[in-house]
Amino acid sequence: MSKPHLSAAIQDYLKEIYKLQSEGTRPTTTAIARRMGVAPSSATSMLKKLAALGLAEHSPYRGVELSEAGSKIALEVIRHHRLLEVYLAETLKLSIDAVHEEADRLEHVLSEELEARIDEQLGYPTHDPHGDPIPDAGLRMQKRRLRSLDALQPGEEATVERVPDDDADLLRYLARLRLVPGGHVTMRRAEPFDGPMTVLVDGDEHAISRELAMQIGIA
Amino acid sequence: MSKPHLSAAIQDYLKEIYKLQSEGTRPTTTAIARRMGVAPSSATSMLKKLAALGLAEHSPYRGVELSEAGSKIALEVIRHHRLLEVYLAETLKLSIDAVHEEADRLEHVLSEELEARIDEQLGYPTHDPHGDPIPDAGLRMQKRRLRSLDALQPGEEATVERVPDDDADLLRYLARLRLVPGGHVTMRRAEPFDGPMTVLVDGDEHAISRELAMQIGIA
DNA sequence: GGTGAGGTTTAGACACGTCTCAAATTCTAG
DNA sequence: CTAGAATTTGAGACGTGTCTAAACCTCACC
Ligand SMILES: [Mn+2]
Ligand SMILES: [Mn+2]
Ligand SMILES: [Mn+2]
Ligand SMILES: [Mn+2]
Repeated sequence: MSKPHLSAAIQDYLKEIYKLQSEGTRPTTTAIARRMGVAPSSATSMLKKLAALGLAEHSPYRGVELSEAGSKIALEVIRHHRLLEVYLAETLKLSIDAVHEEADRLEHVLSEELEARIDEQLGYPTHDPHGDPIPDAGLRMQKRRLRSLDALQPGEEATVERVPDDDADLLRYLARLRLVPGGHVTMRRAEPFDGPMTVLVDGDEHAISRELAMQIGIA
Repeated sequence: MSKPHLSAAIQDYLKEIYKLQSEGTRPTTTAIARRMGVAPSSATSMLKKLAALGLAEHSPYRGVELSEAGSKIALEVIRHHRLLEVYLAETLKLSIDAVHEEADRLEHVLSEELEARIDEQLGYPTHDPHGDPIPDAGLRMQKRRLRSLDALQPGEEATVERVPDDDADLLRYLARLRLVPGGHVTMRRAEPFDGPMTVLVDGDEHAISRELAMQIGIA
């Protein structure tokens, strides 16, 4: 029982299905296709392949669920991705908006040997630059329940713990506001009727949409 | 005129053809196929594709030659590969026998941004761990004419400058003898009839075949 | 409980890179 | 100069992952 080489495509599907699952979103064919940037029929083909490989269970028209084996591979890919993000940010000083795209390609060609070296050199980090947890060498991932910024009451303070990771433009914007993990934020005002929120970061006031505030994790 | 994305396969073919050319070996279909580890007919298919893309000129049954565009891409891939080898050896302490295989995969997913960071962080290295030259940012590669170890006369001393890069077992063996770039070697004896040669490295005598000695570059 | 809308799968096609086997060409000796 | 050997190419197939268009389920609503 040797492993039949899992293509980058398979790894990416498994990763996205896993992430959808852990976000609490049901990994429907459509949701998977949207995440992968492919047509729904392409996702169906892949779901059938994943099932054939024993990496997922697929009940046609009903849904898909990763098997133990499938989850394990998803976690390995996620570990690669997030470790690489930390590495690129820390060691090679890539900006927070650049690391995701880079890691998306590197994650598939990182050997276990190199993974271990990087992990060690970084001191076994637990979170990537966007604040997402990194599965450890045993593939255990610590989940944390974060409040989101929009839940902050006027006058309340908090530390930014997590930001969305895959929109480079948005990340550049957030970085400019210093609304990134480690940043200290104070809620000033929340306009009624789901209006924008005004926050204080490093002495500067910024108005952001409630939509965006909901995507920012704090503690 | 956007570039139509060059697959890893295309990049590898161009690289190997380029290396064959600069080694003075005529890049025949068979030689290319052997280097790439594919059937000769597969190489033919790719040669036709390279020609169609304007990356090479292919005269059926006669031979192939890289175009300007093709050479440029080959040099970019070679630059990626060799820079990565230095990086992996220096920064992540990978052994000289491990870097080649790792770089062979990473070379295709290294962004220009990351390439530049790595180059800078390493202080713009000119040679990889095996002693092969690294094309600079302008893709100029400094060639050097090295003597090979088998040309050394008994009693003569030299510094090892280059070793073969793609045979991990051989490299482990050479590393054990300290017969790697930077090593200091003295020729002791050369047995007649193309027999083995005895060399002194760091106080230890070793007998190696003339075949192997021919593959080691010195200065 | 039927029906339509929306989500999902199938069918058929294509690009890519590989293979095997057969045919074509070139090279090499005699 | 020519026959056999070696090299190279062509034909047809396959696996992978994608697409579009069409058929198919499901579920919610009337
Ligand atoms: Mn990411
Ligand atoms: Mn990826
Ligand atoms: Mn190499
Ligand atoms: Mn390669």
